[in-house]
Amino acid sequence: MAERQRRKPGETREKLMSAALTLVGKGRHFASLGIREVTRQAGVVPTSFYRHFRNMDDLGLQLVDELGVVLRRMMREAREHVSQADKLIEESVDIFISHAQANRSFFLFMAQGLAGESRAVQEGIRSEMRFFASELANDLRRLRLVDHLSDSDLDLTCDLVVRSVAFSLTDLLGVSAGDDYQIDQIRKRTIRFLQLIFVGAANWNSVSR
Amino acid sequence: MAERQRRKPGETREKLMSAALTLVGKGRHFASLGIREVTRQAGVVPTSFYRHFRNMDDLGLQLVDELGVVLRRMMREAREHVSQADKLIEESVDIFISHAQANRSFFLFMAQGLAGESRAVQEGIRSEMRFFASELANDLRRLRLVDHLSDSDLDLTCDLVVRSVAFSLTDLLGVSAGDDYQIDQIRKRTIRFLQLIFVGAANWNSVSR
DNA sequence: TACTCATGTGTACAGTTGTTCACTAATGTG
DNA sequence: CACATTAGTGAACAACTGTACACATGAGTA
Repeated sequence: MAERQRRKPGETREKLMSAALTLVGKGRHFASLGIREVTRQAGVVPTSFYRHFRNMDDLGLQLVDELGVVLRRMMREAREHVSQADKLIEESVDIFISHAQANRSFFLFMAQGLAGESRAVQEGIRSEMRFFASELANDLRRLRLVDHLSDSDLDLTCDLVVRSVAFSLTDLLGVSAGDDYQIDQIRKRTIRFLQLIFVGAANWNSVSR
Repeated sequence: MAERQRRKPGETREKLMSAALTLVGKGRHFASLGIREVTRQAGVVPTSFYRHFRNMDDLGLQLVDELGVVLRRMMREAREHVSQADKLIEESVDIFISHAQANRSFFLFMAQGLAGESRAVQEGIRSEMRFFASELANDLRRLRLVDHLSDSDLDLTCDLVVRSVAFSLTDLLGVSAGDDYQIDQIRKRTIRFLQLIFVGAANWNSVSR
């Protein structure tokens, strides 16, 4: 059969990927991880690594793909939970924060990768963020909350929103997971950032165009 | 004499710091640099490293201090060049872009350090950004452009501005230094981000409070 | 059943790493 | 001048690195 692909899920492959994530979660930077280190953490012999990845950059790229899945799951949940429009920002930020904590290592990897060593990983993460922003734009259009904005101005706004949230992510990952006070501070600040941006968007045409 | 400190500038010390920056400029991630690698690049024997730094984190911390100097220089130039208020954003973004290119390695180091391995370096860079934001707030107050905003709302606005510019920095560092078209795209987008934020700030009280 | 092939193992090797130690050259101080 | 301190050197070491190779295994196919 020409159409063969992996029958068995490839257990080791996922052990290796989550081993890398575990090390990142422990405070290591992805760029400083070595093949032996990752295989050791995975409880696998070093040579096994090459059965699944060419090198660490390759592993990083495949982690980006999984990151995409995590982000999409988050978007879906946010869409389902949107009850009334006036609480949209608060609820979305809450969902974001809870996902960021549930997938701490993943988001750490994402934050590191933005300025990481591998150009390909960098571009991958950037592309996930662009996708996220364009989905956000779609949703806002559908909810008819931004009828006065042109497509390109809506894009601009959503891009800025995503960037701001991504930056808050670095704040969030910097505090320990149990520090509820600090987390709430970040939550409030992020919400105010987004409110500020949307006030700007609401008054965009009347002032600047 | 108790008050002795370094008489000779410590040439090697700066060779080591700029060697690390050079490697970062070549695409390496700071977290993946080793002592031997840096000393090799500096043209110095490995043992010399320990005369000036305890470890790579220590070197990173001292780089953050120098980064502060670079940022302050940039702020000073921005303040001197502010001609008329209506071009304030454009001119500031231009100065930012030219400094980012003149000190490419420094800003790469900054972008990396935000999600870096060393908590201390991370906190150092964050603190530089906070300082930058508070200086910006001072300037805006002095120019009487934001009289309607409370101190804390002005803080919020300036923080968001600095974060947005910092994110644009990662865009900027991602394109090759000679790609004028892409650089201009980033320039325009950054300017529009800031305009959007300031429109938000201008209408902040009337809408939300 | 016999075969193939993806997956995982163990051994091996040359190159690199961080760090130590004892040594030298220069420098400013008493 | 003699002296103490600092900055830089070179050799050495054990630990670790990435990668190559030959081999074992077990499952799917013919």
